[in-house]
Amino acid sequence: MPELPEVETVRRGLQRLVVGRRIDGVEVGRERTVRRTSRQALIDGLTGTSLVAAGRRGKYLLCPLDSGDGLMVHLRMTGQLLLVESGSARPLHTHVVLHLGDAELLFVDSRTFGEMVVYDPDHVDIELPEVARLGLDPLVDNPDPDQLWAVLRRRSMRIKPLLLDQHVIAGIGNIYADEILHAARLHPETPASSLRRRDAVAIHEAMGRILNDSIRAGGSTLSDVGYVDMMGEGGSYQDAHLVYGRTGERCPTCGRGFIRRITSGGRSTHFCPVCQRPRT
DNA sequence: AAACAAACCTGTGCGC
DNA sequence: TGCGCACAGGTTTGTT
Repeated sequence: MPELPEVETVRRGLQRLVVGRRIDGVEVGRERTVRRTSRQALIDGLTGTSLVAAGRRGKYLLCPLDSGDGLMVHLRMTGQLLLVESGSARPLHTHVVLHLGDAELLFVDSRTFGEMVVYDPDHVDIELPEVARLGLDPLVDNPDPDQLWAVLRRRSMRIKPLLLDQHVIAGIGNIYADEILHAARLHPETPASSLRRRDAVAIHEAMGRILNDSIRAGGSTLSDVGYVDMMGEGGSYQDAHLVYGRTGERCPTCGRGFIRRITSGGRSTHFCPVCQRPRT
C-alpha cells in the first residue's frame, strides 16, 4: 500500500509529533512484527529513548534514537503508524504500542508483512542489508536526468519492473510506476536498454512532479483498506491518478485510447495503448 | 541477467 | 444472504 509519498507523509508525521518525546513503555503483541530480531530486542532498544529525527530512504523509515541506535519501520502492504491518546481503544491488528506520555504510537498491520527493528547504524550493511543496497531515492538523492538515464539504460529489463526494483530506484511502487510511465508516454514493456536520453528526461520530470504532487495531497488512499497518515487521515492523490485503477476508462491524456490492464513482472499494470504505444 | 511463480498473511469485492 | 475465488499498494526466494 504505501509507496514513497505515503511513507514520506508518515515520516513528516513522526518528525512533527513523535521526535523528542520519550518512549516510556513498549508493548509487542504479535512477535511476527519484530521477526528480524525479537520482542525483547525492540522493548530494550526503545524503552527510555526518544527519536532524534525521522528519516526515510525509499519505503524505509529510518529514525536515529538518542541511544545511538536507530529504529527502522517498514509498512509493507498494510502497515500503519497511528498516534492516539493513551487509553484509546486499540484497532484490530495492533501489534506494537509505544507509550509516549499522554499519547501512544500504534503499529497496526492486518497482513503482518510490515516490521520494526532497532538496529546499530554502524552495522547497517549487516543488520539491514537491503537498506544498504537501496538504489537512488528520487527525493533524498535527487538524481539529475543523466544519473537516472545511466542507472536505467544499463539494464535490459522492461522499464516497469525496473522502476519497481528498489535496488535501482528506491520508493516507487505499483501505482506511481504506472502514473510515471503514462506521464512519460512510455509503454511499460519498453526495454530499458532502448531508452533515449529524452525518455530519461521525461521520466525524471514525471517522477519529480508526480511524487511531489502526491506528497502535497497526502498520498493516495484507495477505496478498500486504505492508507492513512498518523492522525488517521487519508490522502487525496487517488483523484489525480490518470491510469492506475482506471481500466476501461477513456484516456484523459489523449482522449482516444481506453486504459488497458495487463500483467507485467507479475504486477497489474495500467496504460493507454494510444499515447503509450510500444516502440518497434 | 531476466522472467516467472510462489511465498509470507488477511481482508475485500465480485460473480453466482 | 452465503460461498468460493481472484486480487491487493511490498519484497524475498527459488526455478527456469
